[in-house]
Amino acid sequence: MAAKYLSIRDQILDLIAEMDVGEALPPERTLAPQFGVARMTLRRGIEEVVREGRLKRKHGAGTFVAGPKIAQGLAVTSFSEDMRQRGATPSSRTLDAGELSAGPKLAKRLEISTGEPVMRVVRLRLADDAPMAVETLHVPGRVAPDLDGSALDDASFYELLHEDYGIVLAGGVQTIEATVTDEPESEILEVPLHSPAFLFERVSRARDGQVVEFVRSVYRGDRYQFRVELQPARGPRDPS
Amino acid sequence: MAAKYLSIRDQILDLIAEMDVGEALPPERTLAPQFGVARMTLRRGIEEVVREGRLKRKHGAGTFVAGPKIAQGLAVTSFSEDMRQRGATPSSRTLDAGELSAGPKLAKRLEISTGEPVMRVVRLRLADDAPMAVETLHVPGRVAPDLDGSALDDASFYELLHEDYGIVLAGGVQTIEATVTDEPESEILEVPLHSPAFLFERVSRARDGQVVEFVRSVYRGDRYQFRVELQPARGPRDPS
DNA sequence: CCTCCCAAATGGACTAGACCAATGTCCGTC
DNA sequence: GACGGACATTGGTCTAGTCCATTTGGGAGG
Repeated sequence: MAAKYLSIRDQILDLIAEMDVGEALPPERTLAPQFGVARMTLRRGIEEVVREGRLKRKHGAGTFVAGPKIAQGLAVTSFSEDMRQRGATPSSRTLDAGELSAGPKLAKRLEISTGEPVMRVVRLRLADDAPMAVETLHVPGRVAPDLDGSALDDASFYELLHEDYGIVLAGGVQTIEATVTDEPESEILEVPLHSPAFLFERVSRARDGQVVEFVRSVYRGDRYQFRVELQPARGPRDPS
Repeated sequence: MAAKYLSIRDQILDLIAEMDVGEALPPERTLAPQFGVARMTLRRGIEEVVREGRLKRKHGAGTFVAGPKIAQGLAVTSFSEDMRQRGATPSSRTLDAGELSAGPKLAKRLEISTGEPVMRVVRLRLADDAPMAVETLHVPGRVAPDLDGSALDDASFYELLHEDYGIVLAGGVQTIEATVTDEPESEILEVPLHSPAFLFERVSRARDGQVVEFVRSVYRGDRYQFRVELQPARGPRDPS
Protein backbone atom coordinates (compact mmCIF):
# COMPACT_ATOMS: atom_id res chain seq x y z
CA MET A 1 0.00 0.00 0.00
CA ALA A 2 1.17 3.45 -0.82
CA ALA A 3 2.02 5.61 2.14
CA LYS A 4 -0.96 7.35 3.64
CA TYR A 5 0.69 10.73 3.76
CA LEU A 6 1.22 10.62 0.01
CA SER A 7 -2.45 9.95 -0.50
CA ILE A 8 -3.21 12.83 1.86
CA ARG A 9 -0.89 15.02 -0.19
CA ASP A 10 -2.87 14.23 -3.33
CA GLN A 11 -6.17 14.91 -1.64
CA ILE A 12 -4.86 18.22 -0.38
CA LEU A 13 -3.75 19.03 -3.88
CA ASP A 14 -7.25 18.28 -5.15
CA LEU A 15 -8.68 20.43 -2.42
CA ILE A 16 -6.59 23.48 -3.13
CA ALA A 17 -7.11 23.13 -6.87
CA GLU A 18 -10.61 24.47 -6.33
CA MET A 19 -9.59 27.23 -3.97
CA ASP A 20 -8.45 30.77 -4.55
CA VAL A 21 -5.02 32.09 -3.83
CA GLY A 22 -4.79 33.31 -0.26
CA GLU A 23 -7.74 31.29 0.92
CA ALA A 24 -7.21 29.34 4.12
CA LEU A 25 -7.25 25.58 4.35
CA PRO A 26 -9.53 24.14 7.04
CA PRO A 27 -7.68 23.71 10.34
CA GLU A 28 -5.61 20.59 10.76
CA ARG A 29 -7.77 19.41 13.61
CA THR A 30 -10.77 19.49 11.31
CA LEU A 31 -9.13 17.94 8.29
CA ALA A 32 -7.44 15.05 10.04
CA PRO A 33 -10.64 13.24 11.10
CA GLN A 34 -12.23 14.08 7.74
CA PHE A 35 -9.43 12.26 5.98
CA GLY A 36 -9.46 9.57 8.62
CA VAL A 37 -5.88 9.95 9.73
CA ALA A 38 -4.04 11.22 12.77
CA ARG A 39 -3.12 14.87 12.81
CA MET A 40 0.57 13.99 12.57
CA THR A 41 -0.04 12.12 9.34
CA LEU A 42 -2.12 14.92 7.94
CA ARG A 43 0.66 17.33 8.76
CA ARG A 44 3.13 15.12 6.99
CA GLY A 45 0.96 15.27 3.89
CA ILE A 46 0.54 19.02 4.10
CA GLU A 47 4.26 19.38 4.56
CA GLU A 48 4.81 17.78 1.18
CA VAL A 49 2.53 20.29 -0.46
CA VAL A 50 4.18 23.15 1.40
CA ARG A 51 7.54 21.96 0.16
CA GLU A 52 6.17 21.99 -3.37
CA GLY A 53 5.33 25.62 -2.80
CA ARG A 54 1.57 25.41 -3.22
CA LEU A 55 0.68 26.03 0.40
CA LYS A 56 2.03 28.40 2.94
CA ARG A 57 1.77 27.92 6.67
CA LYS A 58 1.43 30.70 9.17
CA HIS A 59 1.84 29.78 12.77
CA GLY A 60 -1.20 30.77 14.77
CA ALA A 61 -3.14 31.89 11.74
CA GLY A 62 -3.69 29.05 9.33
CA THR A 63 -2.53 27.35 6.17
CA PHE A 64 -3.05 29.28 2.96
CA VAL A 65 -3.05 28.60 -0.73
CA ALA A 66 0.13 30.07 -2.16
CA GLY A 67 0.30 32.27 -5.20
CA PRO A 68 1.25 30.95 -8.61
CA LYS A 69 4.14 28.65 -8.15
CA ILE A 70 7.55 30.12 -8.59
CA ALA A 71 9.66 27.53 -10.30
CA GLN A 72 11.84 25.82 -7.78
CA GLY A 73 14.92 26.21 -9.83
CA LEU A 74 17.04 23.34 -10.80
CA ALA A 75 14.96 20.24 -10.46
CA VAL A 76 14.92 20.22 -14.22
CA THR A 77 14.57 16.64 -15.27
CA SER A 78 12.43 16.96 -18.33
CA PHE A 79 12.33 19.70 -20.89
CA SER A 80 8.64 19.18 -21.53
CA GLU A 81 7.74 19.36 -17.88
CA ASP A 82 9.92 22.38 -17.38
CA MET A 83 8.32 24.28 -20.24
CA ARG A 84 4.81 23.43 -19.15
CA GLN A 85 5.56 24.76 -15.71
CA ARG A 86 6.75 27.94 -17.31
CA GLY A 87 3.53 28.23 -19.21
CA ALA A 88 4.88 27.43 -22.67
CA THR A 89 4.04 24.63 -25.05
CA PRO A 90 6.98 22.32 -25.63
CA SER A 91 7.77 20.60 -28.87
CA SER A 92 10.73 18.92 -30.44
CA ARG A 93 12.44 18.32 -33.75
CA THR A 94 15.02 15.63 -34.31
CA LEU A 95 18.00 17.00 -36.16
CA ASP A 96 20.22 13.98 -36.25
CA ALA A 97 20.28 10.45 -34.94
CA GLY A 98 22.55 7.47 -35.29
CA GLU A 99 24.97 5.07 -33.75
CA LEU A 100 28.60 5.74 -33.02
CA SER A 101 31.30 4.12 -30.97
CA ALA A 102 32.28 5.72 -27.70
CA GLY A 103 35.40 7.84 -27.57
CA PRO A 104 37.37 8.01 -24.33
CA LYS A 105 35.52 10.99 -22.86
CA LEU A 106 32.07 9.75 -23.73
CA ALA A 107 32.94 6.27 -22.48
CA LYS A 108 33.95 7.71 -19.16
CA ARG A 109 30.74 9.68 -18.78
CA LEU A 110 28.60 6.71 -19.62
CA GLU A 111 30.80 4.37 -17.62
CA ILE A 112 31.27 1.95 -20.48
CA SER A 113 34.33 0.79 -22.40
CA THR A 114 35.87 2.79 -25.21
CA GLY A 115 34.55 1.59 -28.53
CA GLU A 116 31.22 0.34 -27.25
CA PRO A 117 28.25 1.39 -29.35
CA VAL A 118 26.35 4.50 -28.31
CA MET A 119 23.10 5.87 -29.67
CA ARG A 120 23.16 9.58 -30.29
CA VAL A 121 20.21 11.83 -30.95
CA VAL A 122 20.36 15.57 -31.51
CA ARG A 123 17.14 17.42 -30.98
CA LEU A 124 15.99 20.98 -31.25
CA ARG A 125 13.70 21.84 -28.40
CA LEU A 126 11.08 24.47 -28.95
CA ALA A 127 8.82 26.44 -26.66
CA ASP A 128 5.75 27.88 -28.31
CA ASP A 129 7.35 26.94 -31.63
CA ALA A 130 10.41 29.09 -31.09
CA PRO A 131 13.84 27.53 -30.63
CA MET A 132 14.82 27.22 -27.00
CA ALA A 133 17.59 24.67 -26.76
CA VAL A 134 19.71 22.15 -28.60
CA GLU A 135 19.94 18.84 -26.86
CA THR A 136 22.41 16.08 -27.60
CA LEU A 137 21.44 12.79 -26.06
CA HIS A 138 23.81 9.87 -25.64
CA VAL A 139 22.58 6.47 -24.57
CA PRO A 140 24.68 3.33 -24.22
CA GLY A 141 23.81 0.85 -26.98
CA ARG A 142 22.98 -1.94 -24.60
CA VAL A 143 20.44 0.23 -22.78
CA ALA A 144 18.33 1.07 -25.81
CA PRO A 145 19.54 -1.05 -28.74
CA ASP A 146 17.16 0.13 -31.41
CA LEU A 147 16.64 3.73 -30.44
CA ASP A 148 16.04 6.06 -33.31
CA GLY A 149 15.16 9.68 -33.58
CA SER A 150 11.72 9.29 -35.05
CA ALA A 151 10.29 7.90 -31.86
CA LEU A 152 11.47 10.93 -30.01
CA ASP A 153 9.78 13.59 -32.03
CA ASP A 154 6.82 13.67 -29.77
CA ALA A 155 7.28 11.23 -26.96
CA SER A 156 9.29 11.87 -23.86
CA PHE A 157 12.50 9.92 -23.82
CA TYR A 158 11.86 9.00 -20.23
CA GLU A 159 8.45 7.57 -20.97
CA LEU A 160 9.93 5.61 -23.83
CA LEU A 161 12.65 4.28 -21.56
CA HIS A 162 10.07 3.13 -19.10
CA GLU A 163 7.57 1.67 -21.48
CA ASP A 164 9.83 0.05 -24.06
CA TYR A 165 12.80 -0.91 -21.97
CA GLY A 166 11.41 -1.09 -18.45
CA ILE A 167 14.01 1.31 -17.12
CA VAL A 168 13.13 3.56 -14.23
CA LEU A 169 15.33 6.54 -13.56
CA ALA A 170 16.57 6.83 -10.04
CA GLY A 171 18.46 10.09 -10.13
CA GLY A 172 21.37 11.87 -11.63
CA VAL A 173 23.74 14.75 -11.47
CA GLN A 174 23.40 17.91 -13.49
CA THR A 175 25.82 20.75 -13.93
CA ILE A 176 24.94 24.16 -15.26
CA GLU A 177 27.46 26.53 -16.75
CA ALA A 178 27.40 29.82 -18.52
CA THR A 179 28.63 29.71 -22.08
CA VAL A 180 28.18 31.33 -25.47
CA THR A 181 26.83 29.76 -28.62
CA ASP A 182 29.20 28.52 -31.29
CA GLU A 183 28.45 28.72 -34.97
CA PRO A 184 26.24 25.68 -35.52
CA GLU A 185 24.37 26.32 -32.29
CA SER A 186 23.75 29.93 -33.23
CA GLU A 187 22.32 28.88 -36.55
CA ILE A 188 20.03 26.27 -35.09
CA LEU A 189 18.84 28.46 -32.23
CA GLU A 190 18.49 31.48 -34.50
CA VAL A 191 20.62 33.77 -32.39
CA PRO A 192 23.76 35.76 -33.20
CA LEU A 193 27.12 34.05 -32.86
CA HIS A 194 28.50 34.10 -29.29
CA SER A 195 25.17 34.81 -27.69
CA PRO A 196 24.88 34.10 -23.97
CA ALA A 197 23.64 30.61 -23.23
CA PHE A 198 23.29 28.02 -20.52
CA LEU A 199 25.07 24.72 -20.84
CA PHE A 200 23.43 21.83 -19.06
CA GLU A 201 25.14 18.50 -18.69
CA ARG A 202 23.28 15.67 -17.09
CA VAL A 203 24.12 12.08 -16.28
CA SER A 204 21.16 9.95 -15.24
CA ARG A 205 21.18 6.56 -13.65
CA ALA A 206 18.72 3.71 -13.38
CA ARG A 207 17.83 2.14 -10.09
CA ASP A 208 20.64 -0.37 -10.38
CA GLY A 209 23.18 2.44 -10.67
CA GLN A 210 23.79 1.94 -14.38
CA VAL A 211 24.25 5.12 -16.40
CA VAL A 212 21.32 5.51 -18.73
CA GLU A 213 22.02 8.75 -20.49
CA PHE A 214 24.40 11.62 -20.90
CA VAL A 215 22.69 14.77 -22.10
CA ARG A 216 24.28 18.00 -23.16
CA SER A 217 21.89 20.89 -23.72
CA VAL A 218 22.52 24.43 -24.80
CA TYR A 219 19.74 26.84 -23.84
CA ARG A 220 19.21 30.28 -25.27
CA GLY A 221 20.22 32.77 -22.61
CA ASP A 222 17.80 35.38 -23.85
CA ARG A 223 14.78 33.14 -23.43
CA TYR A 224 15.65 31.00 -20.46
CA GLN A 225 16.12 32.09 -16.90
CA PHE A 226 15.91 30.60 -13.46
CA ARG A 227 13.75 32.01 -10.81
CA VAL A 228 14.23 30.82 -7.28
CA GLU A 229 12.38 31.66 -4.14
CA LEU A 230 14.87 31.91 -1.34
CA GLN A 231 14.06 30.56 2.04
CA PRO A 232 14.97 32.20 5.33
CA ALA A 233 18.14 30.21 4.79
CA ARG A 234 18.61 27.93 7.70
CA GLY A 235 22.12 27.17 6.65
CA PRO A 236 24.23 24.13 7.47
CA ARG A 237 24.96 25.41 10.94
CA ASP A 238 23.10 28.55 11.71
CA PRO A 239 19.78 28.05 13.44
CA SER A 240 20.12 31.37 15.22
CA MET B 1 13.72 27.19 23.90
CA ALA B 2 15.02 26.15 20.54
CA ALA B 3 13.32 23.17 18.99
CA LYS B 4 14.69 19.85 20.16
CA TYR B 5 15.03 18.43 16.70
CA LEU B 6 17.30 21.29 15.75
CA SER B 7 19.51 20.54 18.69
CA ILE B 8 19.48 16.89 17.65
CA ARG B 9 20.46 17.92 14.17
CA ASP B 10 23.49 19.76 15.50
CA GLN B 11 24.51 16.85 17.69
CA ILE B 12 24.22 14.52 14.72
CA LEU B 13 26.36 16.90 12.72
CA ASP B 14 28.98 16.81 15.45
CA LEU B 15 28.80 13.05 15.48
CA ILE B 16 29.23 12.80 11.74
CA ALA B 17 32.17 15.19 11.74
CA GLU B 18 34.30 12.54 13.39
CA MET B 19 33.19 9.69 11.17
CA ASP B 20 34.39 8.44 7.81
CA VAL B 21 32.41 8.56 4.61
CA GLY B 22 30.27 5.46 4.28
CA GLU B 23 30.35 4.67 7.96
CA ALA B 24 26.99 3.82 9.52
CA LEU B 25 25.32 5.90 12.16
CA PRO B 26 24.18 3.95 15.23
CA PRO B 27 20.61 2.69 14.82
CA GLU B 28 17.81 5.13 15.60
CA ARG B 29 16.59 2.96 18.44
CA THR B 30 19.99 3.29 20.09
CA LEU B 31 20.50 6.96 19.47
CA ALA B 32 17.11 8.16 20.58
CA PRO B 33 17.47 7.22 24.26
CA GLN B 34 21.09 8.39 24.20
CA PHE B 35 19.96 11.85 23.18
CA GLY B 36 17.02 11.61 25.52
CA VAL B 37 14.30 12.07 22.92
CA ALA B 38 11.62 9.97 21.31
CA ARG B 39 12.60 8.14 18.15
CA MET B 40 10.24 10.35 16.14
CA THR B 41 12.07 13.43 17.28
CA LEU B 42 15.43 11.89 16.57
CA ARG B 43 14.24 11.02 13.09
CA ARG B 44 13.13 14.58 12.55
CA GLY B 45 16.62 15.73 13.42
CA ILE B 46 18.27 13.17 11.18
CA GLU B 47 15.93 14.16 8.39
CA GLU B 48 17.32 17.68 8.49
CA VAL B 49 20.81 16.36 8.07
CA VAL B 50 19.72 14.05 5.27
CA ARG B 51 18.14 16.98 3.50
CA GLU B 52 21.41 18.84 3.79
CA GLY B 53 23.00 15.92 2.01
CA ARG B 54 25.39 14.81 4.70
CA LEU B 55 23.63 11.56 5.55
CA LYS B 56 22.03 8.93 3.44
CA ARG B 57 19.39 6.54 4.63
CA LYS B 58 18.96 3.00 3.42
CA HIS B 59 15.82 1.22 4.43
CA GLY B 60 16.62 -1.97 6.26
CA ALA B 61 20.34 -1.35 6.29
CA GLY B 62 21.17 1.83 8.18
CA THR B 63 22.01 5.50 7.94
CA PHE B 64 25.35 6.33 6.40
CA VAL B 65 27.67 9.29 6.20
CA ALA B 66 27.41 10.69 2.69
CA GLY B 67 30.33 11.51 0.48
CA PRO B 68 31.50 15.07 -0.06
CA LYS B 69 28.47 17.17 -0.40
CA ILE B 70 27.21 18.00 -3.81
CA ALA B 71 26.09 21.59 -3.73
CA GLN B 72 22.34 21.82 -3.68
CA GLY B 73 22.18 24.41 -6.32
CA LEU B 74 20.44 27.64 -5.91
CA ALA B 75 19.93 28.26 -2.25
CA VAL B 76 22.60 30.89 -2.70
CA THR B 77 21.89 33.55 -0.15
CA SER B 78 25.38 34.51 0.83
CA PHE B 79 28.49 34.62 -1.27
CA SER B 80 30.69 33.74 1.66
CA GLU B 81 28.63 30.74 2.62
CA ASP B 82 28.45 29.59 -0.98
CA MET B 83 32.21 29.77 -1.45
CA ARG B 84 32.95 27.96 1.77
CA GLN B 85 30.66 25.17 0.70
CA ARG B 86 32.58 24.95 -2.52
CA GLY B 87 35.80 24.68 -0.60
CA ALA B 88 37.20 28.10 -1.41
CA THR B 89 38.10 31.00 0.84
CA PRO B 90 35.90 34.02 0.23
CA SER B 91 37.05 37.59 0.47
CA SER B 92 35.81 40.93 -0.69
CA ARG B 93 37.00 44.30 -1.90
CA THR B 94 34.81 47.38 -1.98
CA LEU B 95 35.17 49.18 -5.28
CA ASP B 96 32.69 51.95 -4.80
CA ALA B 97 30.15 53.12 -2.28
CA GLY B 98 27.87 56.07 -1.94
CA GLU B 99 24.39 57.45 -1.88
CA LEU B 100 22.21 58.16 -4.85
CA SER B 101 18.57 58.86 -5.46
CA ALA B 102 16.41 56.12 -6.88
CA GLY B 103 15.60 56.16 -10.56
CA PRO B 104 12.29 54.70 -11.72
CA LYS B 105 13.56 51.16 -12.26
CA LEU B 106 15.47 50.98 -9.02
CA ALA B 107 12.57 52.51 -7.13
CA LYS B 108 10.29 49.82 -8.48
CA ARG B 109 12.62 47.03 -7.47
CA LEU B 110 13.04 48.40 -3.98
CA GLU B 111 9.38 49.33 -3.74
CA ILE B 112 10.10 52.89 -2.76
CA SER B 113 9.32 56.23 -4.40
CA THR B 114 11.40 57.68 -7.18
CA GLY B 115 13.97 60.05 -5.79
CA GLU B 116 14.25 58.47 -2.39
CA PRO B 117 17.83 57.99 -1.22
CA VAL B 118 19.49 54.66 -1.86
CA MET B 119 22.81 53.37 -0.59
CA ARG B 120 24.88 51.70 -3.24
CA VAL B 121 27.95 49.54 -2.73
CA VAL B 122 29.94 47.83 -5.46
CA ARG B 123 32.10 44.98 -4.33
CA LEU B 124 34.51 42.62 -5.98
CA ARG B 125 34.07 39.15 -4.59
CA LEU B 126 37.04 36.85 -4.57
CA ALA B 127 37.47 33.15 -4.04
CA ASP B 128 40.96 32.10 -2.98
CA ASP B 129 42.06 35.63 -3.86
CA ALA B 130 40.99 35.37 -7.50
CA PRO B 131 38.11 37.45 -8.86
CA MET B 132 34.85 35.56 -8.92
CA ALA B 133 32.05 38.09 -9.14
CA VAL B 134 31.12 41.75 -9.16
CA GLU B 135 28.27 42.57 -6.86
CA THR B 136 26.25 45.75 -6.83
CA LEU B 137 24.19 46.16 -3.70
CA HIS B 138 21.33 48.61 -3.38
CA VAL B 139 19.72 49.31 -0.04
CA PRO B 140 16.93 51.80 0.63
CA GLY B 141 18.29 54.73 2.63
CA ARG B 142 15.79 54.35 5.42
CA VAL B 143 16.82 50.75 5.99
CA ALA B 144 20.48 51.42 6.57
CA PRO B 145 20.99 55.18 6.81
CA ASP B 146 24.69 55.30 7.42
CA LEU B 147 25.89 52.33 5.44
CA ASP B 148 29.31 52.71 3.94
CA GLY B 149 31.59 50.40 2.08
CA SER B 150 34.30 50.12 4.66
CA ALA B 151 32.16 48.12 7.03
CA LEU B 152 31.54 45.60 4.31
CA ASP B 153 35.09 44.70 3.46
CA ASP B 154 35.10 41.81 5.81
CA ALA B 155 31.76 41.51 7.48
CA SER B 156 28.75 39.89 5.95
CA PHE B 157 26.11 42.40 4.98
CA TYR B 158 23.50 40.17 6.48
CA GLU B 159 25.21 40.03 9.83
CA LEU B 160 25.58 43.77 9.76
CA LEU B 161 21.90 44.17 8.98
CA HIS B 162 21.01 42.00 11.90
CA GLU B 163 23.41 43.42 14.44
CA ASP B 164 23.33 47.12 13.61
CA TYR B 165 19.80 47.52 12.36
CA GLY B 166 17.97 44.58 13.89
CA ILE B 167 16.68 43.42 10.55
CA VAL B 168 16.09 39.73 9.98
CA LEU B 169 15.78 38.51 6.43
CA ALA B 170 12.72 36.46 5.75
CA GLY B 171 13.21 35.46 2.14
CA GLY B 172 13.52 36.73 -1.35
CA VAL B 173 13.42 36.01 -5.02
CA GLN B 174 16.43 35.42 -7.17
CA THR B 175 16.72 35.16 -10.91
CA ILE B 176 19.65 33.73 -12.77
CA GLU B 177 20.42 34.49 -16.37
CA ALA B 178 23.20 33.77 -18.80
CA THR B 179 25.04 36.82 -20.02
CA VAL B 180 28.43 38.01 -21.18
CA THR B 181 30.72 40.48 -19.51
CA ASP B 182 30.83 44.07 -20.67
CA GLU B 183 33.96 46.15 -20.70
CA PRO B 184 34.17 47.31 -17.07
CA GLU B 185 33.14 43.90 -15.81
CA SER B 186 35.76 42.19 -17.94
CA GLU B 187 38.43 44.44 -16.57
CA ILE B 188 37.45 43.94 -12.96
CA LEU B 189 37.00 40.22 -13.27
CA GLU B 190 40.16 39.85 -15.34
CA VAL B 191 38.54 38.01 -18.20
CA PRO B 192 38.32 38.80 -21.93
CA LEU B 193 35.52 41.02 -23.14
CA HIS B 194 32.24 39.18 -23.76
CA SER B 195 33.19 36.18 -21.65
CA PRO B 196 30.35 33.91 -20.53
CA ALA B 197 28.95 34.89 -17.17
CA PHE B 198 26.02 34.37 -14.84
CA LEU B 199 23.84 37.28 -13.90
CA PHE B 200 22.15 37.01 -10.52
CA GLU B 201 19.49 39.42 -9.44
CA ARG B 202 18.09 39.14 -5.98
CA VAL B 203 15.46 41.01 -4.03
CA SER B 204 15.37 40.24 -0.31
CA ARG B 205 12.70 41.12 2.18
CA ALA B 206 12.56 41.51 5.93
CA ARG B 207 9.97 39.76 8.03
CA ASP B 208 7.57 42.65 7.68
CA GLY B 209 7.65 42.36 3.90
CA GLN B 210 9.74 45.44 3.37
CA VAL B 211 12.36 45.19 0.61
CA VAL B 212 15.78 45.29 2.21
CA GLU B 213 18.11 44.94 -0.73
CA PHE B 214 18.42 44.59 -4.45
CA VAL B 215 21.58 42.84 -5.51
CA ARG B 216 22.93 42.40 -8.99
CA SER B 217 25.90 40.08 -9.31
CA VAL B 218 27.92 39.05 -12.33
CA TYR B 219 29.78 35.78 -11.85
CA ARG B 220 32.63 34.53 -13.98
CA GLY B 221 31.29 31.71 -16.10
CA ASP B 222 34.63 29.98 -16.28
CA ARG B 223 34.95 29.66 -12.53
CA TYR B 224 31.39 29.25 -11.37
CA GLN B 225 29.08 26.37 -12.06
CA PHE B 226 26.07 24.77 -10.50
CA ARG B 227 25.97 21.17 -9.62
CA VAL B 228 22.66 19.66 -8.73
CA GLU B 229 21.80 16.20 -7.62
CA LEU B 230 18.54 15.23 -9.22
CA GLN B 231 16.00 13.30 -7.25
CA PRO B 232 13.86 10.50 -8.60
CA ALA B 233 11.59 13.40 -9.44
CA ARG B 234 8.44 12.97 -7.50
CA GLY B 235 6.83 15.65 -9.54
CA PRO B 236 3.81 17.75 -8.68
CA ARG B 237 1.55 14.82 -9.39
CA ASP B 238 3.42 11.67 -10.12
CA PRO B 239 3.99 9.42 -7.16
CA SER B 240 3.92 6.32 -9.34
C1' DC C 1 -14.59 55.84 19.96
C1' DC C 2 -10.19 54.19 20.69
C1' DT C 3 -6.76 51.24 23.03
C1' DC C 4 -5.07 47.47 25.17
C1' DC C 5 -5.21 42.92 26.69
C1' DC C 6 -6.67 38.35 26.94
C1' DA C 7 -8.59 34.15 25.35
C1' DA C 8 -9.70 31.18 21.59
C1' DA C 9 -8.04 29.21 17.49
C1' DT C 10 -4.39 27.64 14.96
C1' DG C 11 -0.01 25.67 13.62
C1' DG C 12 4.47 23.52 15.87
C1' DA C 13 6.75 20.19 18.68
C1' DC C 14 7.05 16.06 21.18
C1' DT C 15 6.07 11.42 23.16
C1' DA C 16 5.66 6.30 23.66
C1' DG C 17 4.32 2.87 21.47
C1' DA C 18 2.71 -0.13 17.47
C1' DC C 19 3.22 -2.26 13.15
C1' DC C 20 5.14 -2.43 8.24
C1' DA C 21 8.96 -2.96 4.77
C1' DA C 22 13.52 -3.60 3.19
C1' DT C 23 17.95 -5.67 4.08
C1' DG C 24 21.36 -8.72 5.27
C1' DT C 25 22.87 -12.75 7.74
C1' DC C 26 23.06 -17.28 9.15
C1' DC C 27 21.88 -21.86 8.92
C1' DG C 28 19.81 -25.94 6.97
C1' DT C 29 19.26 -28.29 2.74
C1' DC C 30 20.50 -30.09 -1.44
C1' DG D 1 29.98 -25.47 -1.94
C1' DA D 2 25.73 -23.20 -3.64
C1' DC D 3 21.17 -22.12 -2.92
C1' DG D 4 17.14 -20.63 -0.35
C1' DG D 5 14.41 -19.41 3.28
C1' DA D 6 13.65 -17.92 8.20
C1' DC D 7 14.79 -14.31 11.19
C1' DA D 8 16.90 -10.48 13.42
C1' DT D 9 17.99 -5.69 12.45
C1' DT D 10 17.10 -1.45 10.58
C1' DG D 11 14.63 2.42 8.69
C1' DG D 12 9.50 3.97 7.38
C1' DT D 13 4.88 5.01 8.69
C1' DC D 14 1.13 5.79 11.73
C1' DT D 15 -1.52 6.78 15.97
C1' DA D 16 -3.68 9.42 19.80
C1' DG D 17 -2.73 12.24 22.74
C1' DT D 18 -0.21 16.41 25.36
C1' DC D 19 1.70 20.71 25.68
C1' DC D 20 3.88 25.02 23.53
C1' DA D 21 4.03 29.37 20.50
C1' DT D 22 1.93 32.63 17.53
C1' DT D 23 -1.74 35.10 15.75
C1' DT D 24 -6.01 37.36 15.77
C1' DG D 25 -10.25 39.24 16.99
C1' DG D 26 -13.37 40.88 20.23
C1' DG D 27 -14.44 42.64 24.74
C1' DA D 28 -13.29 45.45 28.89
C1' DG D 29 -11.92 49.69 30.25
C1' DG D 30 -10.58 54.21 29.44
